[in-house]
Amino acid sequence: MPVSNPQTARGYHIGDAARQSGVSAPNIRYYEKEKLLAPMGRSENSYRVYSDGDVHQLRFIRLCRALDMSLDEVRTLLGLDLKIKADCATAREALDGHLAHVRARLAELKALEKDLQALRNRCDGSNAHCHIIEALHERADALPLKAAPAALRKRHV
Amino acid sequence: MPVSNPQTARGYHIGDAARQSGVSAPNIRYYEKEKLLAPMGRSENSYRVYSDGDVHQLRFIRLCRALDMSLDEVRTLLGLDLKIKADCATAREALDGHLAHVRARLAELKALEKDLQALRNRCDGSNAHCHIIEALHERADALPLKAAPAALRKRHV
DNA sequence: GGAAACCCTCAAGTCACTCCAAGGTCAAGT
DNA sequence: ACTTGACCTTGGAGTGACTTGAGGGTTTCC
Repeated sequence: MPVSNPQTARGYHIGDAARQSGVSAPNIRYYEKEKLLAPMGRSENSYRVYSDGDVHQLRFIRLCRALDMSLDEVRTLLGLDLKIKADCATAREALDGHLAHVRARLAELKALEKDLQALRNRCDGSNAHCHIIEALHERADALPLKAAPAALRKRHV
Repeated sequence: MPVSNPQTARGYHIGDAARQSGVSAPNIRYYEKEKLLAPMGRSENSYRVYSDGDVHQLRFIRLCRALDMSLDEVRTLLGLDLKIKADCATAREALDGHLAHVRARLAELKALEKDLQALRNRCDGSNAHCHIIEALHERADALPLKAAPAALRKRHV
């Protein structure tokens, strides 16, 4: 039930906006609080009212999140005007930076997979016995102190 | 400066344990609070005292974290006895489950990289203009509502 | 005796949300 | 007229695996 006549400018309640954008209602409120959306207009009962443009913006944010960007990166992108050359450069930089993040994480995960697979293979499946726990402890003792694990635990990507 | 004579059983302060294990001192305290380590013995000044065994356990935890396991998974592994057959099966299961996580995330990231690369390629590098922002907005409108992005945002892997 | 380098505890911040409680509003059905 | 249920509102707490900070005590070196 759109708030006003579809003939004129549309206005949706938060549930409609959620359905049309794929972003949950609490999440939409969260984005507003985090200033990824301007504060919404309200109807008389103080319900938020969304336009088609707002819904588009929500979809845009959701796309960026699906591309695993941080809200900060999305905020940057949202402030850009595609007609301005400098903004275009900013967009390129943002994407390049993000791509680098993804690739680094990808490399890490590939190494991880290999490692885990090797560990898993030490168990032959026979009921005799497997050496997984043993191997884990051996490796703990052989772990280099500085090198490898420092790079983990990135918040996104 | 080990707390007691190296000839006998060693005892380290938290800073030594941190240096030997590669786990930061606050992080060690955190692990103790989270019961991945038993509560440490204290010296007279109430400083925590660590044994070589404790340092080994810290390294073990760090290895598991480097393999991107959750603290819950690590807790499981720490409770296992490598001489017990049932525990061995548990270790296998834990590793298999974790491997599946890693592989799923890997597949996602690969798709992501392709996607981002395609987006990035829309900018030809010439100063004329690029279409990244434009493309992002176009894609936002074409985004399917249900399918793709739901699977994102996993806490680990 | 004074400064650096340790150690302690407890609390709050991080990120991107989700969930909960307590309440107001609205349309449909009995 | 009343109830049911589906909405909407706000604010606050919880998640995971930490990190950072405040505010203080101790120990060691010069």
